[in-house]
Amino acid sequence: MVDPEEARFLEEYDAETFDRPSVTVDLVILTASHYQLWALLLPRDAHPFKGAWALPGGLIGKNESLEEAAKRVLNDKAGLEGVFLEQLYTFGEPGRDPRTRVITVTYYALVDENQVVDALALKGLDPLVRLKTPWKGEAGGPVEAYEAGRQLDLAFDHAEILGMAVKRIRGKLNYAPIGFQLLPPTFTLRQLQAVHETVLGQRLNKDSFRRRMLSSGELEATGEWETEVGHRPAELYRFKSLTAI
Amino acid sequence: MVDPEEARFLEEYDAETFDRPSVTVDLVILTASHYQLWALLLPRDAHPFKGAWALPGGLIGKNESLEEAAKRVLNDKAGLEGVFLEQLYTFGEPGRDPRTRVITVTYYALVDENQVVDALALKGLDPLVRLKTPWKGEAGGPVEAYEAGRQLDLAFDHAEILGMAVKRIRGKLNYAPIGFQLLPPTFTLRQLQAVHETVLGQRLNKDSFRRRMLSSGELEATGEWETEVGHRPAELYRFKSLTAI
DNA sequence: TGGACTTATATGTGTCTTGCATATATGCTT
DNA sequence: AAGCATATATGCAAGACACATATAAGTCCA
Repeated sequence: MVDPEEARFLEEYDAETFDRPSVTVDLVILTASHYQLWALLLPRDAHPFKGAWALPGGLIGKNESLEEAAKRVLNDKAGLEGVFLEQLYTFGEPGRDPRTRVITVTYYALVDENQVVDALALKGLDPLVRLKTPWKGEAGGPVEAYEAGRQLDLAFDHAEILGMAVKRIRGKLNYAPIGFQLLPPTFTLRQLQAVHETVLGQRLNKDSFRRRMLSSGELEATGEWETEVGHRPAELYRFKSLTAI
Repeated sequence: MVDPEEARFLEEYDAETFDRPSVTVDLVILTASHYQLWALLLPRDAHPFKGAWALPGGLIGKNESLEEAAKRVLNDKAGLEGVFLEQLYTFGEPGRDPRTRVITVTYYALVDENQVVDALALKGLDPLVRLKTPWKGEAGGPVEAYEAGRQLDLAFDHAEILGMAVKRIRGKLNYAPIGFQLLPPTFTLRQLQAVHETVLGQRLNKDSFRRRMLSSGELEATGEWETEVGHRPAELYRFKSLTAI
């Protein structure tokens, strides 16, 4: 089932032009909302994988560190700055890009939903894409992406990369305070629990979660309460490490 | 304190020869013995960092996956096969190699001491180098290397890479059964505890460790006991996952 | 040869964490 | 004003864990 147009494109591409691999960064920009994980994917308008969806990425500049390249892509492609960003994994199967050898150093970013939606709207970008993880726990494997109920074709090995990001954040949530990276600066314990449940893909005991978070020493009460919620308002908290740094 | 010979070498090196970065793999080959961590380091006999010690590594082949390249280096440089090997992190600061832009994808291997000592002896290589971790827990940072009591100069950013490997294995030991990778196929609970204490850099409670390991379901009694140990012999165990796979 | 020594293995106990249940508080809605 | 939904607080039992004690089983040495 080879698209003839794509076949012609590949023929004309001189794979021997370069001896060394190209090195890129690709970004998994994640947020949590409505008990779903979402990522930024961009439709490809050129071969290969024309019409499929791909992670934002780009070549690494000549005098640019890997992290600087990731931050540049984050800003250029998504309009985001100052968010959690960490190296994920490096993918380099020889055939992962049909044009030439491309090794990609992937990073993942965690963003508050409101922040990323505003930033994308400013750039006139498509909305985020819903992720579905067809495996439990930290088993790992590719992830599926949906928009408006339809499953999307993912370019290159980007389904694997998305899967690695979900696996990493699931593992990390159990020992590092990163859930708040997906929330606004102040939030209720209920919101934080929803984020954890979304990331882990399972329900958590409310009281245990509450006690565990409060006794961790990572949270700080703001003395303010949410309003207009149709029920008793909960106190707003912030993460201490945010203000301590 | 620039070595004039090295300065001349760098002048003559044409950094503009290539537009794309070189991509290499570098390996941290770790073992545990005598309550110390040890790694394989090779003395450099050419500039840059002539006389300093470096991790075994090499360029990634044109049609070779990253993991294949790591396995090739593991075999060529250390004579090792079939050991635990996992991607660690990718380092790519623009100035990390003074010759040209080099991005290195690092892997770490965990090996039984006897196996690696035998393999190195066959290749006529220097013995392993003792590591000293000047930080606690999973704080992270560079690691120091010693041979015969003298601290070694480490080439490039290899002290950082070693530090990342120790940090990774310390974290991983708490939730994944990887301690046995540093032991022979059968071992006593005492040996396993010594490995854990070596990696973590702290003493552990004997009874708790024992019960935790036995109730984890990962261990299997062999029905054999150690001999000639000068005290009551302990039963030998093996890891189930080794035989189940 | 037998007792001291060293380590393995088994059992008990108090503390802390965690899941589950109950009770009360509070703001919004009707 | 009553009902509702959720927040917050407290109690309790089961399990995990550190620490302590007791017994077992080899080696070493007088």
